[in-house]
Amino acid sequence: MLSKKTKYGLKALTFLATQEGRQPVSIMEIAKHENISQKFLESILLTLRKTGLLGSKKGKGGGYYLIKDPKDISMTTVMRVLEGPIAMVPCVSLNFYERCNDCPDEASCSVHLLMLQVRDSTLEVFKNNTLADLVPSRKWNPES
Amino acid sequence: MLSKKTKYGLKALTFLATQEGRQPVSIMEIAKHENISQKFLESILLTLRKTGLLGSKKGKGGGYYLIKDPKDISMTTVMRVLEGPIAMVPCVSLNFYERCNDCPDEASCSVHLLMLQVRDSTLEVFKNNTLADLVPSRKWNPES
DNA sequence: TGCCTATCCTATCAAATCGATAGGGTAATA
DNA sequence: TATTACCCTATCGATTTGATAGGATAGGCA
Repeated sequence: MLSKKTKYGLKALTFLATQEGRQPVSIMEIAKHENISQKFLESILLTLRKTGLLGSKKGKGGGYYLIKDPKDISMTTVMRVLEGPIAMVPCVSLNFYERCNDCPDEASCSVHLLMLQVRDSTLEVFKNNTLADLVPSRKWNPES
Repeated sequence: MLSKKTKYGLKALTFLATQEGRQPVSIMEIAKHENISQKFLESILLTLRKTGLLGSKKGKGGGYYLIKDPKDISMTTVMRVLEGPIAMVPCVSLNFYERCNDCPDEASCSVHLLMLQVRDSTLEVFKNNTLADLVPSRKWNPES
């Protein structure tokens, strides 16, 4: 199950991607537009900034903004930052590998074999999607 | 993250698939062979039986056994029974669909769009794998 | 300078889930 | 009839999740 953290993070990023220019957007504005708890969103945006996906500006007129072009932001990166490991099992994870203590041999483990395929196919999807691909339509009516 | 329930269930099914004939295998035997908590495994096997994936026999010499041929048991079925929805978000689930209360329009939702692709690719993997495919070293069939 | 604004940061909390365990009931077999 | 092994329910500690509170800090502006 996708966590709300990831869900909200993706929505926030997408919303920022629709903004013309790189004008900072306040937490409150994003939260209202996406129907997200403001305080919860605050912590999410904070981690996105810390991992270099967002920039921020304090004080009046401040907020968050994208640092890079949406088409240069891979879903692989975003998902790893927000959701953590892409693999469903640590023993098939590329970035968060961990051995199973109950499994004597990975090579002959049925779970390992199956989850390896799932990881690869999921990774393929994330590799083929950038933030730009998630933005519905460029000429979007902001008033709807 | 894959639950241990699913992990153990898959291992148990795989183990049963390696058994010649359809002789019942006791919970204890499976638990020992796969390093699984016996009591926890018990509840898992129970749900597998209730959903028609396993048969059981009581009394001395009893245990669990596969009802169908491993190659006729699709991972799609197994995963839905053990893990639940394959989709990461209810709004893209085929069998457990549920609307998002915070999302005004699915068609223009970035999360929806991305998770739809993930669901399809994951489903593709499960469709292409039967229990027979997970059994490690039976005389392997080069095709498929 | 002094005030407003909005990010920054830490702590806390209720609810849900997970993995595991306990303990007895019931049916089948020898 | 005694033993075996599945059947079923209840509970429990630990962890995670989603959300909230409250203040610290720094930038903008008059």
